[in-house]
Amino acid sequence: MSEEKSLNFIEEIIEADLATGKHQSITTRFPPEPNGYLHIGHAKSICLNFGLANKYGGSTNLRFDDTNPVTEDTEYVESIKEDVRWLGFEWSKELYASDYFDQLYALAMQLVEKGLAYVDDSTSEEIATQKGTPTHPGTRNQFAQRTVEENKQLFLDMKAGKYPDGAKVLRVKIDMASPNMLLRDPIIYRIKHAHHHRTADAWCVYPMYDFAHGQSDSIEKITHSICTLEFVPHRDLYDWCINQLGTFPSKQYEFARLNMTYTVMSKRKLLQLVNEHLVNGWDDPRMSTISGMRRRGYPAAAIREFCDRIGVAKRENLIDVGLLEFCVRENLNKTAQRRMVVFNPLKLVITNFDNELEMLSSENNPEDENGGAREMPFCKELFIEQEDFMEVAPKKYFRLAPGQMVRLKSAYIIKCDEVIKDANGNITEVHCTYIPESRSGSDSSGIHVKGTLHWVSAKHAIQAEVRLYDRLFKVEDVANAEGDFKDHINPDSLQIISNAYAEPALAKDTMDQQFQFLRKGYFVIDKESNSTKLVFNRTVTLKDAWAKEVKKG
RNA sequence: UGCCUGAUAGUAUAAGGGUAGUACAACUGAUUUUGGUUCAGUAUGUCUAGGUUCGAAUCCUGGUCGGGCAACCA
Repeated sequence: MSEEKSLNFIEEIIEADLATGKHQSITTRFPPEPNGYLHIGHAKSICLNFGLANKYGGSTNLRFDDTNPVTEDTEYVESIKEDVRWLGFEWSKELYASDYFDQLYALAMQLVEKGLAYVDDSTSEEIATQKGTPTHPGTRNQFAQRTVEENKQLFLDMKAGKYPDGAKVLRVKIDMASPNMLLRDPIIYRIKHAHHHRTADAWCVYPMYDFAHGQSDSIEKITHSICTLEFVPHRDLYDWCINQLGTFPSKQYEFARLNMTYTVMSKRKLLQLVNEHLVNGWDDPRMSTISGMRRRGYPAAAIREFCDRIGVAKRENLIDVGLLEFCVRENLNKTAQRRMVVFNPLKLVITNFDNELEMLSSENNPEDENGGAREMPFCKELFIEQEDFMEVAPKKYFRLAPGQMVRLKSAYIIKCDEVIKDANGNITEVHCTYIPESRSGSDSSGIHVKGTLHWVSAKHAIQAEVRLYDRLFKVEDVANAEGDFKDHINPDSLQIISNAYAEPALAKDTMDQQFQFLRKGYFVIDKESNSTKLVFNRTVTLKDAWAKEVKKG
């Protein structure tokens, strides 16, 4: 055996279940409610559920927990399917809790017939007060005394639409004094005369999560029902329903949900960002949504790797977004095509270069021997980055400065001779001479320089818009920061450079291709890009040791 | 005041009575035609007080701190 990776606690449970023969194979499920877009937290759950089934030879269902018609929509169903597929997973069955409405209703009726459920006419306020508090027991009301026959008829009438919303609920009779508040006769059915995105107006009673989820698991013979920690107190009720109904004994296991620095993960907050136009839609590249990350250029494989690295445990956590960025860089470094793009141009004139044009070859990816190369036009007039030139250079500045030499990547070593300024003293051009023997690949100059700059030919460069993204929030732990989360939004999370100068090869490149703009970061073409206007999103920056040095002072 | 749950470097996550390890982050240095990549190295940790034991991150007891629980949401 090769070295074994240690198991997380769920894998241990599964291996034990398989070893004892409790289960021959496993079945998991990913059960989103279609009321919003998926985010990176869901990715953790998706990777866990599908990953477990893949690892142990089982299967995973995609089940939409669509028991609340007022919040749900097919738009979300479609986006969720797209996101799961994009992440690289295939579900064995596409299912809906709404598919089970008949069965669920019949199961609830069984509870009624066993005298374990009753129809309650109380208002929600009355029910709430009768529940007591965590330290004081609740009290049962007179409706709990109704006979089985009476309850049967009432539950039938609820389904038949005889009552308005809120008039009656079906409650399960457990224990009004239970220390677990969820066992104090929880509601399992409520009346909602609402249009459901799949069952339309067929139903006016809908099951509550606690009843529908566990029984849906049972119907699908889910062996390991994996959810997040906030459902721990629900497990007693989950088991109670299964035991009373004698349905398939699915078991619920809970892990800690993902929290990440500098972002928000709750559907409510994400929805607010979208609705209040603080971002440009669910797929805004700054969003923690899967669709946002996809648009930003995060590879699915990098997200999977991230989910793998963060682990699965039961303690609250706040993962450094830097780990996600590391996974993205690690993936892209090996795959991204290298290109040169100048964001803030400074004209550079090579005074001793008299050819009209010279084509130079530059490798597409130094990490990939078979990556090939492309040709880049080299001329007398070039653009380099403004920040790559300083008239008065500090120590350890390896870039261009009067009298200093640098290499132009894949081209020649140049020396800065003269700085040209306008009447206001602003630098307009830098004049250099090049060393003809220093050509990349056939350098016989014997000169060694410390800095290498990216560049484009002024005459041949094409224009592009470049969108630079930074973290959406200024504070690490947004959910626990003081005040409203929107107070912490980073006002500089999007910077648009509308006139960047790109090497001509980029005009021929296509959607979905990932690039590394040399010394600038990883980029991907945005969906708003077209033949007349190229638009790139910065996926992530490169690590920048020099920026760190400058910061230290 | 009750119940449930958790606690290992800065952040995560292993070690299941026997050397506290790994990754990211940080810091040094080497290599480099990307201040990228790669490589080598450094520093930093078992919440606390007792107990059991030859030996405790691990088992026991008490405490401390964090999270959750009283939606006709999921």
